[in-house]
Amino acid sequence: MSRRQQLLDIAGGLFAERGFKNTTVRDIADAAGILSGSLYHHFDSKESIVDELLSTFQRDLFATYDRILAEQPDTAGRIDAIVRASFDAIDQHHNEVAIFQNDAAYLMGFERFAYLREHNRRFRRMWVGLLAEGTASGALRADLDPELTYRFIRDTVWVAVRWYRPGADVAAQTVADQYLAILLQGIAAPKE
Amino acid sequence: MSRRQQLLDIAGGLFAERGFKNTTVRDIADAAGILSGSLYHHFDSKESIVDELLSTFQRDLFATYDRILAEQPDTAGRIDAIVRASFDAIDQHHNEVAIFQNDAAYLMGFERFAYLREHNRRFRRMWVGLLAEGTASGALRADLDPELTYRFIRDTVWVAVRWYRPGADVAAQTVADQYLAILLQGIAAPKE
DNA sequence: GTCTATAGTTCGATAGAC
DNA sequence: GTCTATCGAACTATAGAC
Repeated sequence: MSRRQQLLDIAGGLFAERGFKNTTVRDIADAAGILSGSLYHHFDSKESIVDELLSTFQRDLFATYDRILAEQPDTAGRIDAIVRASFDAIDQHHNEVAIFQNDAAYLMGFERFAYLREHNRRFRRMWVGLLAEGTASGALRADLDPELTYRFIRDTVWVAVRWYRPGADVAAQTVADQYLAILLQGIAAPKE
Repeated sequence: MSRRQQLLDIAGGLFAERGFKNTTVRDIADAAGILSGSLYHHFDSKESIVDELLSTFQRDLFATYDRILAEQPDTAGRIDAIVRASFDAIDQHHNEVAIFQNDAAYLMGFERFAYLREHNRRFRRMWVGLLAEGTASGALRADLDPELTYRFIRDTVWVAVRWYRPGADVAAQTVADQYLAILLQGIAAPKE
């Protein structure tokens, strides 16, 4: 792993744990065993570090979603796979998900991070589309507001990054199983 | 309203919007139309301000929960009323809920805010108890992990503070209706 | 209750030696 | 690629006048 990548990992861990604003460049340098000035040989600013972490993550995540939607033809399979891929992201890219959840609202205030808004737009469009598909086919109950249901699902999935710890006793896909069990029964059209 | 309470409201609004660490005492003073030094006539530190906001909120919230549990005898009525009271808190005490959601993890690092941990403990004990009641009576499905289900409900309810805006087009109790509709069907024992 | 003025820290970032 | 040394800005908080 390149020195640059090592430093990205170290910074990502600190940003995820304490937040972007609460992590100083001295904290990052200390954790890497160098002095703060040396960091600027690798990155031109603290913002550049978090930018590289978030933009890479956003690109990879939507590539995964696009692949799923291309492979899965039916709505139920799509919802299942998208939720599972999201929990997998919490497991495999924990730092980036945590930073996005905790600091994206703050970072979006800067022109440089305007691209993060595209993340939210795409995610919303995808889910509202999936819910519309399900309602049209009769698989999903029709008495729910699509916008509120989308927010319910979005928040439910991503907020798990607050307590889930990779490599702990509970596996990410076990959490996905349970969440899907509640969610799918909760939004399904009732059997008459 | 006392000057002290006015300043608490102004500070609460800024803390909720930008976060505790991202709000400076100058920001608060500017919003109040005074200079930053003058704030220290009313409070001895920035931490004291957020302390007063959070401790008051925590006390009132659990008084409400205790009243509900004393008045509602059956599990279904309790779950319904607790969720509705939580959405009401998001509506009526939006600043405090947002601060708790965004900054409690950071503030708990200080001895002074150790009492916030009691908030989490009591909330968990209450919900795990409610879920156990429901499972024992057969009203709730038995295949869900109580700990994961508790986290699912906790996160689902409180994270709504991120997008819900008091006084906007959607009323808090309308949101509660929809969330309860998904949640109650999702955790209910299936009709055979 | 607010102002003027400022102390004392900590922060992100830079310049140049090694 | 890291270190030494430091700048200038921003921050919380204080002291004393009005």
